[in-house]
Amino acid sequence: MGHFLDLFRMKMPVKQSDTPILSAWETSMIDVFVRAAGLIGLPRSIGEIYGLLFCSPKALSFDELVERLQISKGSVSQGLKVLRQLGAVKLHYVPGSRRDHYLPELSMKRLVRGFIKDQFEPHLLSGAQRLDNIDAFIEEEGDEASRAHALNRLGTLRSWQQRTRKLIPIVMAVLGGAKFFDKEPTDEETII
Amino acid sequence: MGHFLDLFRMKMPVKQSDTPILSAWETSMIDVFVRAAGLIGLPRSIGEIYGLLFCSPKALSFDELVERLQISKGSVSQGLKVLRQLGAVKLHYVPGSRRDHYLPELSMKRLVRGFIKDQFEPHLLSGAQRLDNIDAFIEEEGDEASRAHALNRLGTLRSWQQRTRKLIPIVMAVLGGAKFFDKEPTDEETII
DNA sequence: AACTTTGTTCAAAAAAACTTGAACAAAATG
DNA sequence: CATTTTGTTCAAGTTTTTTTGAACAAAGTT
Repeated sequence: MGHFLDLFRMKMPVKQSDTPILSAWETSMIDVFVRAAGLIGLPRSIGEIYGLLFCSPKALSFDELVERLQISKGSVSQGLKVLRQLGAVKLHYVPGSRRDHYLPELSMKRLVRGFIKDQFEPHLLSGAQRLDNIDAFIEEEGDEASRAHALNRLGTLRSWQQRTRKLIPIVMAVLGGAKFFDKEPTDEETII
Repeated sequence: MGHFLDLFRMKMPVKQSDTPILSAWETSMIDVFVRAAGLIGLPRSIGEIYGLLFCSPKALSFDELVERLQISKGSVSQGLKVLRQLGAVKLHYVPGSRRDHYLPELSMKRLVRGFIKDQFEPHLLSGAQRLDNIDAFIEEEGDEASRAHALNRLGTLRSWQQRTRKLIPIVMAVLGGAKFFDKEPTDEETII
């Protein structure tokens, strides 16, 4: 059993600003985002940051994120960088404050689009190039039979790529009713 | 400059069976799969194993995978376990051999279904449970305004979950023309 | 039954990914 | 212009994930 003075040694978030620590519901909602982040290959810290913004009724500053999540400035800085790049958070100007404040993107469609554009499309693009290179290598193959087989498999791969491409606009359409490219964000509604 | 006897120390794949090493096109095609594996959060070795099977004109045995990919038995064993579980490879009986032989699943639709069933659905399921827990926590929230806001966000999250659920059958349909659940694999055609 | 072949398991080693914090840059303030 | 505030960068530390290989189990052979 622990000594009662252990209270003083306990590593426990210390209230420093006017928006301290996390409530139970916030903690578990953030947990949901941490898991979701893991699922799509993003680090925990990014899930935490987006999660806290998602919970918050108002835009949060860099410092508030550091304080309430109890993670380093470095993590927050890098995390926000990625989230900005994904379009998952937006800078929000707060009058009378020099600090950057952030709001979460709440439209699932835009979140998905950001993710696809940033993490998927590049691979699809470079992928197409790679398949062409393979095509060239196959020509160097010795006997006819293996060349034929190799080309066959390459064809399969190309069809997979193509189908993935075609899938994306469909997913976007189901998610929100507009086409994938060249759509400027509709401005503030409670479109989720 | 290296001593010429270094040749004897060089770690270099040694031909031991009748199907040695990898050709140029195989190497780069395997590379494509290694990248794809990374994209969906699977380790390199799994990409390599599936990739080599995908390249091969015939079923390959455990040993052939170890030899040609130059990776450990442990990696191959664990990798095949995961691939089997995903339905990405199938055991293939070869008369006159005691060894297990494997063939790759070549239907994109089945590959995607396996991945979703194994890696996504579980999270969606447990996710629903988690949201209900959050609901309970929110009730403990002090003031009315924050409770309202919290419930609002929870609602958003629920709608995201639901939309994800609805998306899956649509994706499967686009990929192959049949519904997601309760569909027995159509037997051998060259359906890709 | 002893031996061989085939494949799995799991603890330890290696590699990769993530986080931290101190040094730094940029811009606002006095 | 010196100082403070705010945020970024990056090398080093930490944690997590992946790979390895030796020991083991299961099943087939002689």
